[in-house]
Amino acid sequence: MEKKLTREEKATQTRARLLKCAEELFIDRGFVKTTISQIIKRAGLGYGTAYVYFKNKDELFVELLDELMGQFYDVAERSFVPKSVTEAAECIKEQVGMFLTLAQKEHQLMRVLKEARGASIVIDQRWSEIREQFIHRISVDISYAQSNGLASRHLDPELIARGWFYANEMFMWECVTGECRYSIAQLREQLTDIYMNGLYIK
Amino acid sequence: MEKKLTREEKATQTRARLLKCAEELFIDRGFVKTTISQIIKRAGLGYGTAYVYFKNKDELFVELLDELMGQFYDVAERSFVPKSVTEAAECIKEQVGMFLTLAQKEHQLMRVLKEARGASIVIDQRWSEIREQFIHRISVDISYAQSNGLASRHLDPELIARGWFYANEMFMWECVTGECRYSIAQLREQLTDIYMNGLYIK
DNA sequence: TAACGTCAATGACATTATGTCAGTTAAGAA
DNA sequence: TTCTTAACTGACATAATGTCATTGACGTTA
Repeated sequence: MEKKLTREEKATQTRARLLKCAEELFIDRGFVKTTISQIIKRAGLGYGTAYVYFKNKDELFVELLDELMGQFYDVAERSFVPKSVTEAAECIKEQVGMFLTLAQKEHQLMRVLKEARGASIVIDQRWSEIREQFIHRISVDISYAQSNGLASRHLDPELIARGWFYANEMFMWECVTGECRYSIAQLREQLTDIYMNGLYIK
Repeated sequence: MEKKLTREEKATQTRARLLKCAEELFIDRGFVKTTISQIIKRAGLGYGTAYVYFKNKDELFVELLDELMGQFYDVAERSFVPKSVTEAAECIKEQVGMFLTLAQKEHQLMRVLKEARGASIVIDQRWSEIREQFIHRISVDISYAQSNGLASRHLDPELIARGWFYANEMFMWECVTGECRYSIAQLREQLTDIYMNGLYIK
């Protein structure tokens, strides 16, 4: 049963096939070791075809990531309107958990992203956008907590948000690569605890 | 006045010349854009010569970094035996300040390192060694503070040390690339503050 | 001091990848 | 049916890497 495809449909299909094959190869050989030629070969197309759809390997990967990025944006955008410190702790724990869990769920592509970020400025910038989104969001949350008398006023919201996100992000990369010796639950509890209460005793 | 150089002296000189030229090129073109050929050309040597001394560009850069790394190890190794929470805060502030200042002082090579870490697994691992050194050291310090009743006992020293270092490290990279909108003093005060006391009010 | 083994240095070469472009094929409009 | 044009192709120019057989000077030793 052969389908008659329009020219446009065929083009879309070709593009999709390239993306699919690229993803498979990226996941099992990594970003750097995967070559455009390999992707083309797996897709069963002529050499030049990949360049019809993508400027280069970086742009191809960025395309592949855009979907994934969307999921992260969703986590970043969750509402935060705690009425008490306890409630704030709950919200924060939940956010940390969701962030780490999402990364874990998508660990294959995330691992590629980690590698690709180093190899490509374009991809690195893409990740920075996500990060800034998170930091901005956290920073707004801190300001909210401060103006409601829940958090210390002398701390700079943006600076603290940044530091907080950085710690979370780095643990996230550890989780993704499987180097992390801690469980997500453990990370969530301990990180939130020190963020809320500090390490030292007053 | 011509010096008569032994074969060995000449070799040492050649090696040093390669390193010097590589450093210059790395600093002004970055790690990826600098090629072995360019390094050789600047050193005024024949193409194969670089391969006599270094396996490849990565190994060459690692060599270049070893000295720099030493300085970081020195900061990591500073003693920490506070008798009070206040004294602990002082020690920690000093360490943060030294770490950021050192990175700042060496920002040119550090910037190259940041880029090179992405491009080379060998270099990335080298940096990880430094990081683990710091984390281990901080972790020992936390344990010390805990057993002296200065710090909360329910927090895992290694996990917290890791999170704390990660936040510092990321700000350090920002400083190095000049993206950081905060001064070292500001970072030192605010980061130490939240680390010691937490963000929320009890 | 002459002979010779060793080692620093060399550069041509094989290899591997990238991105371009002029040309081919075939869909679908006229 | 004819013709335009989008999709696709693969040979080519380019650029970088790492290898290796060769060269020639140093310095040891007899």
